[in-house]
Amino acid sequence: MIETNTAISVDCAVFGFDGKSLKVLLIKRRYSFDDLSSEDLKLPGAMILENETLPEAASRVLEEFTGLKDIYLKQTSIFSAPDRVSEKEMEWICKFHGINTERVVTVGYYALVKLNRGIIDYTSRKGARWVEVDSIRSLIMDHLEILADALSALQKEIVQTPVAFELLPKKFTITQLQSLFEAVLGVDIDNRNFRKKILFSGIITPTGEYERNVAHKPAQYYVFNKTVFRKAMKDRFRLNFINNWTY
Amino acid sequence: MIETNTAISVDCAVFGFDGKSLKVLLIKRRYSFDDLSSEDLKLPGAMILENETLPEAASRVLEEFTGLKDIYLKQTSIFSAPDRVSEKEMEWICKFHGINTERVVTVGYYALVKLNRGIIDYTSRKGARWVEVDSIRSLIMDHLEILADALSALQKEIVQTPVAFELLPKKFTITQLQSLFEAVLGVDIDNRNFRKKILFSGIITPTGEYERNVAHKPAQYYVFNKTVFRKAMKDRFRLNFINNWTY
DNA sequence: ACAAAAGTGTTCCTCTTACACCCATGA
DNA sequence: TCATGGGTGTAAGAGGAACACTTTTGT
Repeated sequence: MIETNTAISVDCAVFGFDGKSLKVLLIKRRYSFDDLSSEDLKLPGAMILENETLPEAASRVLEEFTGLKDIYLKQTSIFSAPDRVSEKEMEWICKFHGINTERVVTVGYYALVKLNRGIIDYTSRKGARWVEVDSIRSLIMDHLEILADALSALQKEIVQTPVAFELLPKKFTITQLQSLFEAVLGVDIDNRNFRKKILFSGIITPTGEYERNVAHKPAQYYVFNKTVFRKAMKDRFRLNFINNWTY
Repeated sequence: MIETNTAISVDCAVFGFDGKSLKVLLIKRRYSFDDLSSEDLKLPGAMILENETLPEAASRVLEEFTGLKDIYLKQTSIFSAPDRVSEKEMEWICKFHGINTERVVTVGYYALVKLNRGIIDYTSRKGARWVEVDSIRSLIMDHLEILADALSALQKEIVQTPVAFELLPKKFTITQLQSLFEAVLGVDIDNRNFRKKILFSGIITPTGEYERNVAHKPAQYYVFNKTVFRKAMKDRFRLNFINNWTY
């Protein structure tokens, strides 16, 4: 009765930030059922190959859909309910992948990318779409659950580690950084307190460059300072600039 | 080249607290090699069975070794390096489990139990030992890494959720609670500040019962108050009573 | 001139930290 | 009576929270 015929897959919630809201990369399932045609979106994923670790498999998926290597990647949970894939879907998966298995266990990952023209072009050529996370109501199988789990992990991580900077361009304004926190955490942050804390911490450095062609006072661009961040972590730095905390 | 022949196992770091230090449950590997005999300790684990989720498999392992159901259980990371199990060990595993596979991916869990006479008797009848975590220098395969990962997850969790109470008897003294935090986090905590904070929070309730037959002023027993804890979480309660924080 | 976002200080108050002595009990 | 751990208060400082107006630019 030992289970030896389990396939392992990875599914990635790839997050991006467009300056306003948090987006996630979704693709259409590549096989389709008789009647399902409208809402068959899913997270990008793949079966793991021989001699490949799970993070390697996740990286492979990410490179396939974004063209990028060295994306920030973090494992979340494992989804192992025996009935997470219906029999019908199982048939299709086996046919599609040319395998024979009774069960697929999947490992969730989240990835963070800097959204820009190049990436968006690349992903749309691949048939993938960046969808506002808040607007997603359903995905195939348990992908909505995997996404929720990934978002929850990101929320925990963003207030304790410098992952925010993985979602921003190299040069960014303080307002962009603040909007990112607000979008990810779903909270309002006081702008004066935010600037005070983030600037005093020294983890971002002003570049002297400013926005151009904006119909308001141009904002200065900053860069992330890894060295100071690591030092700040040692000195018990925390990003507690949240106004309203909800569990 | 699709990997279909991967076995999945779970390995559990079962933590217990004896009032002084943090212990973990270790067993001797049940198959042995020619020359390895001294240091062949491992975490309890098992292959997952058909129609069983990973947490179910972990619970099964825990019940086998402790006799307990409803143990606090939390998934940590997945260990998927293709070479994490040497060829030699692989042969043994296949023979031992009566399976045929080229690869074993394992999912780490940590579990928290209330150490008492009954449990200790049960586990020693099962040939398992409670070993001080700080004293462990080596385990078979990558089990030391799995243990380190579990401990790190516990350290994060204990300052943000009520898991501490899973490691203490129903009735406990404030000193026991403080020692637990000190043991898990490896820090010193100021006793007056600790009492102030923990009592003011209301998450523990005095029972009016006191220690007996101790050669000093008897300490009062307290119980954990789940209701207040949940309320406190909403009110943005944090357990920040650490003197020295190290990353 | 006006719309739109950038940028800037102060006060209040809560929470953290550091610190030392008396108490109750069993041996 | 002594050894052992239980139990208590205060003051100083740091950090968090609340809050409104001026500046710069493009249209």
